[in-house]
Amino acid sequence: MIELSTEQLEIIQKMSVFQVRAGMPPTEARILALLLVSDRTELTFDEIRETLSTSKSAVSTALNTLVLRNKVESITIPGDRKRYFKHQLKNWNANAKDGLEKLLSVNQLLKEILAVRTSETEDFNRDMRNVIAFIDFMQVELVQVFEKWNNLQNKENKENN
Amino acid sequence: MIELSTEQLEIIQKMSVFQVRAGMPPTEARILALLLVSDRTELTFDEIRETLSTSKSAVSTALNTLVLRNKVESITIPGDRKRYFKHQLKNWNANAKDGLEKLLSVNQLLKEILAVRTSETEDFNRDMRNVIAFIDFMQVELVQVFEKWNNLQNKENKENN
DNA sequence: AGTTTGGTTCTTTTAATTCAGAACCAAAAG
DNA sequence: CTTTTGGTTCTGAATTAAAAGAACCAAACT
Repeated sequence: MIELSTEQLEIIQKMSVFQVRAGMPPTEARILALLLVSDRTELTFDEIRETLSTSKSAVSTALNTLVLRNKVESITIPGDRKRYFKHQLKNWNANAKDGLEKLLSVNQLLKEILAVRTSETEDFNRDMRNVIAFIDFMQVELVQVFEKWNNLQNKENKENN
Repeated sequence: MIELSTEQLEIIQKMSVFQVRAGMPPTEARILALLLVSDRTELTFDEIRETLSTSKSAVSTALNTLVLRNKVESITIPGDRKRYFKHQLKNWNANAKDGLEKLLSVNQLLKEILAVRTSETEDFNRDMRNVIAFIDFMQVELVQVFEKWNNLQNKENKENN
């Protein structure tokens, strides 16, 4: 059982509300938030269960999907039977990229729609071509933004060697 | 009642599945998709209801939230009591920006968490500062990308005058 | 004034998520 | 080989979200 300050509890609350609004199931959200605020960054299954006072089944399924989605990593220490769970901060970047790309993939469908549309509605079709062009543009630009970030990181690393 | 080809029906299906996965309620998603594929771009309440064969109440609430969220505009033609509903393609850009900004607003919470974290876990905290820096970076870059797009649009408009 | 049209709002029903509790299971320990 | 540990999996049960149906209402038409 992890001891948490009032502040820590409040943040878990706020953070999980935020994530639930974004579509994440409550238990997953609370586990992620706990792993972000907890003083120890690697918690066992039972520590999580006790601290959040939920059932084993809920924790089990939530952790498994979190691991599957690369939000959490599970660590095993040799000679210790329990698994330890840790927030995958390192993957935030990549997850964000994947998420954005999924959002932008709607463009495929928009192009299909445009191909099927009557040519009678020229104004509407122009607007649609414009949306499509915008999303294509975003796709290219986002790749560049991610590259730019990676370059900045590499530079920083070199400087610190 | 709007007549739809098999192709149009299939696209409505695919598009609404896509949007529902992204968290949109089914009726809203199907209305939006219908307004994208339909040969007429402005449909009445009853045309939508009949074509999607759902209840008045479902259509009413869905349309109202879509209008509220600037996804659909409602047009009234003088001398015609019905309202006509049209997909707000023009707002796609702005809606995308709002959506992204909401996503990035998680950074506020991450900063709060970092402020409360123990200093014992230096590796973890560094990763967290890195995520925060990344989101801050994205925020700045996204604004620039949107500006760049607007500039491109303005240029094009001038050229076409 | 009465009726029809074009919806809205409230209540009920249905369906889908989410969680808990118990049974279960494999690996390790005794 | 029996027991304990560290979970997983399989039912329900409870909550929540979505849709239907019916009652309602205001504006326009007769």
